[in-house]
Amino acid sequence: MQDQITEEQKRLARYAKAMGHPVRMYILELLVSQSCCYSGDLSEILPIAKSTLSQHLKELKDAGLIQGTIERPKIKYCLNQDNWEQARELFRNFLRL
Amino acid sequence: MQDQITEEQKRLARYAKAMGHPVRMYILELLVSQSCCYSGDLSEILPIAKSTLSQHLKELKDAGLIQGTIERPKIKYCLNQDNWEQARELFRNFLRL
DNA sequence: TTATTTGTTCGTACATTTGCGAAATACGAA
DNA sequence: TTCGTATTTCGCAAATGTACGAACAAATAA
Repeated sequence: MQDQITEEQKRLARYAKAMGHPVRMYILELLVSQSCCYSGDLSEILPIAKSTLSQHLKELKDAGLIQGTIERPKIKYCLNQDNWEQARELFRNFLRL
Repeated sequence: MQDQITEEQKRLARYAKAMGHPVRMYILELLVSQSCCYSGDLSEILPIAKSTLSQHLKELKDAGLIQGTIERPKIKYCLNQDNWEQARELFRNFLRL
């Protein structure tokens, strides 16, 4: 009995998992609506410790959904456009949208 | 500093979390494509123990994405249409589809 | 040099998730 | 009643996730 689960399904699950926390959902929606943000701004808005925020950002980075670029002294976060497009496409298919 | 995270974002995160595992993604895609299935069929296809499968089905049920109806001696699983539509709508908005 | 700003990493604690096999449940059939 | 089928629940172990504050790192400002 070999693996019936496709690579696409695994990829979709990976993206979904990264979206599966309210804080990360908030960050993603912000980035969809305004294309970029700074970690510092987020930590002022969100009721969590900086270290926790940092972990959530790392989770989104590891899933490939966002990327950070250094803009001393801050770090600017944006969607990873390529992967974001892939995620949209995968969800669009899955959800029949 | 109060909660900036909306109920919609929490709901979306909840759905995403339920989708965040390859086995559950597989089950959902199956239900999207064929509307219903039996737990027994799944356990023949998927390389996991029945008890594990049962847990994944419970997770999807708790998230509201699927529902099971008894058809002795089996249980038939289908998408929960209302919530599925809501999830589609939330994702459609989020992903700008 | 020392202080400040911005963000990550470390250590810790606790909760949740994932997985299994064994036992339990529910019910129709023999 | 006893047996067989279909599925869930239990008990357990291991891995992951969430969260915090303290310590650290890197670069600029004073």
